[in-house]
Amino acid sequence: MKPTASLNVCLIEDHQDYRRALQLAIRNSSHLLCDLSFSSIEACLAAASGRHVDVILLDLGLPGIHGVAGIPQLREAFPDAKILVLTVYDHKPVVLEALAAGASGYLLKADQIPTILRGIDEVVAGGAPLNSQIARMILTTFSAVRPATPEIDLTERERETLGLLAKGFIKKEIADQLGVSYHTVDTHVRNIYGKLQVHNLSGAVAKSMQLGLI
Amino acid sequence: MKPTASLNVCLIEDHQDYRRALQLAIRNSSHLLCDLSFSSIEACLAAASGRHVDVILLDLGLPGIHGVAGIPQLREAFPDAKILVLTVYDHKPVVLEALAAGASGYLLKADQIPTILRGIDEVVAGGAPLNSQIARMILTTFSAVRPATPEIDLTERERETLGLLAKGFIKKEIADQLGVSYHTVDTHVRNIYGKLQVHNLSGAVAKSMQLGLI
DNA sequence: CCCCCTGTCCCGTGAACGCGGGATAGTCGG
DNA sequence: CCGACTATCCCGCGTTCACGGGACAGGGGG
Repeated sequence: MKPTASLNVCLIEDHQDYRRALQLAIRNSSHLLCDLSFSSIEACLAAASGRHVDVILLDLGLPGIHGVAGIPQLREAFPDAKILVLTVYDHKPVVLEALAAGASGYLLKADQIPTILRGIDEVVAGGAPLNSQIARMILTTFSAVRPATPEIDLTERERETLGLLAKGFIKKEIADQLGVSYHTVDTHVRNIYGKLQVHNLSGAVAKSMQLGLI
Repeated sequence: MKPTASLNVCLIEDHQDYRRALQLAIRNSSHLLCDLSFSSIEACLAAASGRHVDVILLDLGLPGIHGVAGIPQLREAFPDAKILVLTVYDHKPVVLEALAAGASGYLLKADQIPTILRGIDEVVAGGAPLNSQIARMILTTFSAVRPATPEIDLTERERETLGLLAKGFIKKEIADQLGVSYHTVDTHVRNIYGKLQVHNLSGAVAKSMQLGLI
């Protein structure tokens, strides 16, 4: 699960002691590099634009641009970098705004250093490392919104088919991948239409994604 | 952050080897107890009802009652226990159902033992330990966050077209609604394909929903 | 035991789609 | 003013889709 090449980590954190401790810990990891460390977003943008960065560890309570407002700017300056928030703020609006602005993970300074290092790897691997208190907040926030789905159960084959359709494969390609004939895939799709009460592929894909089926 | 008293952990897992390894690891933690370990939900309900349990580590792929269906029953039998799912299933519907049914956390068997032990403490502390891939799935499902997207801007007409496609209308119907010819709609759609880098309707609808474009 | 239901598989046909090609009008900057 | 660009519009052909129709194996209930 460990990445093969070294990862460039950029630190933005105004508390010197904490920043240095973190930088030291990151440098002690064999696969992590941390040459870039700043005490404000402005300093980071000024000094590091154009540099290749894999992960930005971002504090939110900064002098100058506040972290949440800086996330879009960082994303523009470092389009390939994942932004991992690391802060003391655990208030819901801040968390939701940061994630909506494009943060890929949200850790708290209460988390231990190894957890943070693991978070760096997880975010690179496409995950969204969340402090468990933050995760609970998000779950409760959205559990209120989540509509009780009226139990649509697709068969395994139908789910598989739907997943491949959503990836943009056409029926013939799906038939080859599943090792069945085009007609079989076609029938699966038609059964899906019945269950989702739609009558074409666009509708099926849209509805299944809305319902969280795939 | 460590709990003061010992915590009772109950294991429900049908793979003997994994269950024993986990039980051993839990017992090696100074503050955790694990006297209760079962290979099915039925066995747990039959043998452990009335016992005090703090955390239930629950596998989902079980003989007999499937894990998700068993969550409400476990919650009734152990109203004070937190249920922490630990499974190999990472399919969205299963995850969402489990969490909606009342699981307080969701870990994968790919997670390491220390992560699981930490999850036990976190769930007791009121957190919701989530595997980071699961966390990402949840975030994207509720589209609170957009995955690092290199600025895809569709024209107003293209967005309109896409929205109607997602509702299941065919191109000709869309043409009528927008008051243009079929060919125009078709061209819009093709331009959308270019911008989203897909080559059919299913892919376009899926991608645009993922990106939160509609 | 047999029937029904479900999941899977197959064929053929007419309608819808994907795409190459081309055209017109409005906008913006040099 | 004119070229570059964008949004909109149109045609035709070959491919893919939607759907009516039919078949067969496995499981559950009468």
